[in-house]
Amino acid sequence: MPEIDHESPTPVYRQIAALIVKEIESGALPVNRKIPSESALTQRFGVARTTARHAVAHLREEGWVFTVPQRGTFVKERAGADDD
Amino acid sequence: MPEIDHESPTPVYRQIAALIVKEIESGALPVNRKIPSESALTQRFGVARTTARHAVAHLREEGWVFTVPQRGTFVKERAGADDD
DNA sequence: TATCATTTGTGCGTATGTATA
DNA sequence: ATATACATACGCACAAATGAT
Repeated sequence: MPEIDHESPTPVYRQIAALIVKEIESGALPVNRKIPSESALTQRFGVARTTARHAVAHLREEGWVFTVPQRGTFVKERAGADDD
Repeated sequence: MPEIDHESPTPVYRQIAALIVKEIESGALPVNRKIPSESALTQRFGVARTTARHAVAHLREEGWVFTVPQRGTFVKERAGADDD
C-alpha cells in the first residue's frame, strides 16, 4: 500500500510528491480539494512528518498546491486544467 | 549577501560562526537574544543544515551562545560584556 | 465562554549515505 | 583515515490558529 521504496535512488519525499501529482492529474484530487494532512501522509506512507512536509513543500514549489496555515494544503489551479 | 567564500581555506562553518560573533560584538545580537535558527542560517548563507548546525555548535563550544532544546539558541552572557 | 482535536509552523536532536580534499 | 559539506530521513516537542462541540 505504501508504494514507497526506501531503496530507490529517488528520494522518498519525491516518490510521495509524485504519487500526489498522479492523483491530481487523474482527477482524484480536483482543484481546491484539500490534500491529505501531513499527519495523514505520515501514516499512509509510514514516513516521518518531516519527510511528508518535504513532499508537500516540493509540491508547493512546483506549483501544484498552496497551503493555508492551520487549514491545510489545497490543489492549485493550473492553466489548462479543468476546474472542479 | 551570503558573504561566504567556498574557496577560502577557512571552513564555511567557521566563516558563518565568525559572522555571528561579529553581530554579537557589534551589539546587533544582544545577550539573551535568539540567534537565527538553523533553517534561517541555511537559507541566509545557502548552506546545508548540517553546516549551519556545525557553525552553531562551534559558537556553543566557544561559549558565545547556549541552546535550549526545542526553543532556540541564544546569546550567552560574558564577563565584561554589557547586558541587554 | 471554554475545551478539544486538527493542522500547519517552528526548532532542535540524531543518523546515514555520498562526495571531495 | 579525517575533515568538510551536502542531501536525505526519522524523531520529539511546543506554539498558534482554526473549527467543532
